[in-house]
Amino acid sequence: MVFEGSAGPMTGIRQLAQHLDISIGTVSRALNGKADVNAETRRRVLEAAEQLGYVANQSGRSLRQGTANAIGLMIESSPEVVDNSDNFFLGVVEGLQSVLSHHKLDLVLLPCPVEEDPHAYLKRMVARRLVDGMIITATHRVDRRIDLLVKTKIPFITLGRSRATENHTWIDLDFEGAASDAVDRLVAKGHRRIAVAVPLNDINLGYVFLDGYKAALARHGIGFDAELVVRAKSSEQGGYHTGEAILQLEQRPTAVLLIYELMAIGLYRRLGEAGILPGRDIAVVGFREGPQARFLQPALTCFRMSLRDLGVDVAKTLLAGMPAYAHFYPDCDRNMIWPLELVPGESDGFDL
Amino acid sequence: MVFEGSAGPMTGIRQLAQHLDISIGTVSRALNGKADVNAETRRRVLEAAEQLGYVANQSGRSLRQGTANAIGLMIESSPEVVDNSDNFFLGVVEGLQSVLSHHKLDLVLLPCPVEEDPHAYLKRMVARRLVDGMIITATHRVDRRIDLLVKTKIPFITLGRSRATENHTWIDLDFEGAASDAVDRLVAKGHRRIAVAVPLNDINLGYVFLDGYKAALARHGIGFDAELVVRAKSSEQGGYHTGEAILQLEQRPTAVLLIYELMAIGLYRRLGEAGILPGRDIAVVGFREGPQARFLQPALTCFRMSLRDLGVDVAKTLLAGMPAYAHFYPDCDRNMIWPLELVPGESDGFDL
DNA sequence: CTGAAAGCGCTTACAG
DNA sequence: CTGAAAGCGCTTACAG
Repeated sequence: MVFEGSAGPMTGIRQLAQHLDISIGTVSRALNGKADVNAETRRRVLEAAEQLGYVANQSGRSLRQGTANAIGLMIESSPEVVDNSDNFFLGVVEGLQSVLSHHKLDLVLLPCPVEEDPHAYLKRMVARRLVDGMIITATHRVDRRIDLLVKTKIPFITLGRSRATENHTWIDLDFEGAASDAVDRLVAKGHRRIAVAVPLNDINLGYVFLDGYKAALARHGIGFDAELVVRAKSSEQGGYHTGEAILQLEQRPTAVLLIYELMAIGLYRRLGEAGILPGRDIAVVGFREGPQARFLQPALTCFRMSLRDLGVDVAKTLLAGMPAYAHFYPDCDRNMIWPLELVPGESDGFDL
Repeated sequence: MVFEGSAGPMTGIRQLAQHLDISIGTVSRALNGKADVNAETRRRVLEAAEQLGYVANQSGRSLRQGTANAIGLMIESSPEVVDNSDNFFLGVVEGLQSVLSHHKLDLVLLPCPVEEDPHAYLKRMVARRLVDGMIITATHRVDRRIDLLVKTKIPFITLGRSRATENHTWIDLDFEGAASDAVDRLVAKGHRRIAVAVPLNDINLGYVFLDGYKAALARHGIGFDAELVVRAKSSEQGGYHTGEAILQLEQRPTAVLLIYELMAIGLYRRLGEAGILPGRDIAVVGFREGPQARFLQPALTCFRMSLRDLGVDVAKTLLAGMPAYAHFYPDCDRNMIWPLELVPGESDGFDL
């Protein structure tokens, strides 16, 4: 049933046009900032839109334009992530938005349900076409999501590498450099028996970090001892477990490298229970400097980076790969290794 | 230009229908599980869709059906929230999805950029119609977003009350009960000089918590002393500041109540610096039990709740208010005060 | 500078 | 059980 001449709630651009007594085409052009609109007409349209709270229905726009005017950030709300209260991507979000907003692109976070296969979820989200580009995080060594995104031809960027780095756009933290710097620093202080915590799962950064650690040891002529690699959850609990594992080694390491910011809290706790003080009895190098770690005593030696700046570069790099926005970012590299700056604390502040 | 008979990449349902040599109407009906489709036809359609990776374009569906098949959760990525690594809503997300997925509704998180006015952002998001219902959090005492949502008639629920509770659907934690239980417990141990930390901003829960605290004091015949109310950020830093503020009082309180889970970490640190041990020299009651707090020594007395279950009820209550889904949740209350269970630790484990 | 009209991809009465 | 057709709200060539 159609209420053609009715006074009913005819919604959308048609209502606005009728109210102004002009055509919907002109309304649309005025609203979208097209040049060929009379200044006075445009003023009236913008004023009326503001007053009536009109905003174009996105489905209508998307269908016509073939774009959603939105970028998606997939997040996996795995129990582990939830437990960890990892705010990593929240910090990044702000940087992302600061860039996207210049292009009138909205950011939507797409949380993959725990019960759903991430690959199937991503496939569905992409097929629905509610975003023009995707950002995926926590990439695994072999990550089928990347193949999927390549195949569907949707512009995307991964925050994290995978084994196949040549096929797509990515930005990743310099895990290798961090491991290397940490080992260098510890070796300079006389340490040779350095434990390292790596994630339990197949996440790629674990491999990169471990490789950096091994390479640095080799550089210093120190043999690799598999016993010193502790696999643990990336959480406080994982840090606690790491402490536990270290205490049970026959020959205790004199130093520990952590891969995830919150691990330090659990590690400090477990060591404390055994009467072992970081920076006095054992050297600890944490990972990303975070608000939690700032309250650890003694102060944690860790790595500094700006989540916001990372977000900015992720957004720029993604846009540089999208035809409609590429010309704004002509000199943007497709790949980028994000530097981590070592912040000396007191947790590794002693010489052997 | 139209490529009518071309072999080009004609996308969407039309391509699928052509491939199967049936009409798009039948394809649509088969895919959407309509009853009046031949079983064999349906099988062929589903198989082909699976094989070709076809998923309906959401804009097309939305435009035709007038629904987006998605629920939005607005999150404010204020610097404070980011710093705090508050995982509160991440925990809730899982519960939300477990309900929404039954109805083929997707959850999208809508992060309001820091530079944008939350009211304007919400207005824009609602007007774009990319979600059928909204969840907003961190409600303020006077929250214009609620008026906006009421006016636009979009189904919504707030996670948190505001001053006007009668006009809308909400679920909120029992801040009053928590404050009350904590005071009762502390008074039973002999405390009469109990400090309380409340948020700096206009967030509603601060008012409710403080009211509960005052009412409980009154019940025990203890006068309210404004000096004992510490306004602090809801973060580790805020906890540290709270410790600072308490230490500077002429007459030091014998107990402290916190409103936010991470505050305890900073408070412990500041007290520790002054040689004051929670549970021995001062009583501390934290707020929500979280993974961080679990590593505090001595164990923090705090409140337990299931974020997931909260998410489940938020989703159900929202859906109960949506005509299309109301019949699934006939007995759902429009409002709900979510209980918090006190978990005794050692941080308040001493009698005066 | 403006209006009339086509068409984006889909679902759904309607006719058969 | 299936097909042909209308129309959701919008933008954009096209004509004037």
